[in-house]
Amino acid sequence: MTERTASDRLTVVIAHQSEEPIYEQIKRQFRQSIMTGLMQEGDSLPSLRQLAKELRVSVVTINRAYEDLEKEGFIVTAAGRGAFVAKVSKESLKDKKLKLVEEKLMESIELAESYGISRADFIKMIDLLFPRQKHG
Amino acid sequence: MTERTASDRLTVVIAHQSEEPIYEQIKRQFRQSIMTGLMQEGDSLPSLRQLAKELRVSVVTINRAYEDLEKEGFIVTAAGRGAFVAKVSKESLKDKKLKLVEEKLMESIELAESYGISRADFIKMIDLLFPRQKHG
Amino acid sequence: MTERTASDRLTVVIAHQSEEPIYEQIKRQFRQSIMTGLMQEGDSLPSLRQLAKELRVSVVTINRAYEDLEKEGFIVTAAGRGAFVAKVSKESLKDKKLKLVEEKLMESIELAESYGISRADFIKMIDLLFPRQKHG
Amino acid sequence: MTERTASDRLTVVIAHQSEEPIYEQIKRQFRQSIMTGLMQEGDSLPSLRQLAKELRVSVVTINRAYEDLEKEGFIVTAAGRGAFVAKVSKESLKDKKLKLVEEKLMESIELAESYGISRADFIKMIDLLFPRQKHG
DNA sequence: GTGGTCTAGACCACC
DNA sequence: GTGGTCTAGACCACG
Repeated sequence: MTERTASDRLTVVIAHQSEEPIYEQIKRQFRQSIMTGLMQEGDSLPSLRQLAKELRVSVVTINRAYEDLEKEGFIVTAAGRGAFVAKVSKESLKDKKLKLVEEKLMESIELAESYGISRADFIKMIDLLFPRQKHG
Repeated sequence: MTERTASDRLTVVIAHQSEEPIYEQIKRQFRQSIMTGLMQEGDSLPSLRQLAKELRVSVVTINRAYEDLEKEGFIVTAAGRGAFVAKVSKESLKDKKLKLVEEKLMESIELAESYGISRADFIKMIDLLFPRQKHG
Repeated sequence: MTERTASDRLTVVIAHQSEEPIYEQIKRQFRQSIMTGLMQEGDSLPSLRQLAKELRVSVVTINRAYEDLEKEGFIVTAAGRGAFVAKVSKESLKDKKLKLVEEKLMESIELAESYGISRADFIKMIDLLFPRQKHG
Repeated sequence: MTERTASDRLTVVIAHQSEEPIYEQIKRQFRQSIMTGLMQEGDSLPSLRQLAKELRVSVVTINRAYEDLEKEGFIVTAAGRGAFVAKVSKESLKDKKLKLVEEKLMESIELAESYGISRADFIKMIDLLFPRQKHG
């Protein structure tokens, strides 16, 4: 094999009883793996059938996830060859991360504001909720 | 009229194309109104049929929203008389608010962590995003 | 019925033997109808099952077409209500049209250039191929 | 070597992620080279195995491309000797070029018509898009 | 072997 | 009734 394969490090987990559609769970986990650098440009993704078998879901479900990820620019698929992590510039990657976190954060800020929770109290909440880095 | 009615101030808005179910949109907006004090104990809610007509949705949908709000303790319904904002202690109200904000906030913290965004950078984001109070 | 329905004017045609996937044929024809103004904002599209039955294809195939059209911003779908032509500003509509035609045209220009066909000869071809408007 | 070989000037490029099949990409690029005169009658094409190695694709894929090109009359293959550019009369060559450009052009004309873009506006687009010849 | 497309039939929440 | 999701099994072109 001349290509890195993600199979070893890869652990996709499915919750069948979740509200979140299975294909969304898969998309989210691959996105995460790529954005955290766990999977890198050129790495191969599991084949449709292989992953479908592993996760015990339909091939169509995996296909849908891969298709969406390709449209989002995270992977490229080549018929007859497989699916691979696409090239994403580090710049745009960092932008994507910050944008996603900002969006989520903005939701909670808006909620806090509508409830009349003060800036200071809100920051205090973070102080309690956000874990401090561990020291070596 | 011997009862305060919320109809004047009340503006429920429906987005048919949203993913959020219509009855959830309605519930959320009433909850918000009650928690922010816009609607207060004893205020009457619009009748099922009136609101259904206004929002151009089915009576069944409004009924489902009212039923849920009653189960959550935000309103009480009296057959033949209508629905009214229930008594909610200030204590439990504040608890509910904090809990909701905490939940939302926790989501963004988890996201930030998974992307390796530091505590300091996260707090900086809030500094930028959370508007400062206006001076008198 | 308070909503315009597209059923009367609507004629989607499927070529099963074509190379173009069925869902692409459907997408293309609806896009066309919307961009030419045949279908307008708020008009309802046929229901998944109804159109599937009419065209004798699977519901999934129609669903895929509608999904894609929604992502492209041509229609909005609301679970339990149906699919409707989305609001598209006349400005952006004209931009879309011009952009699409420009893209196609650019392909033929590039081909002509690589074959050493002159500007003048190319324009002559259009003179022959593009039908003149009929006179009243 | 007694025969001109195209290997030096030749640069076939493969896009694995393209929708266009690899063998079609190869065919298209050889056709182009022959029609533009870059490759001429009698020039040798790379051997199956050599090109397959260079492009990192299967020999079967290259073979299919060469077979098709032979059917189209662009090359001749001689078992054990290799593949060579065939004799193509200037007349038939020019015809082929014009036919290909016409086909592409017709597509954009049909698109423009369906969008109600006028003859005049279409010709204006070409005026803008088709680069003028450079002056000596 | 691979991905791309399609089918028929099913279940769900929502209206 | 509606759209949204999922399944199992199939055929195709491509490598």
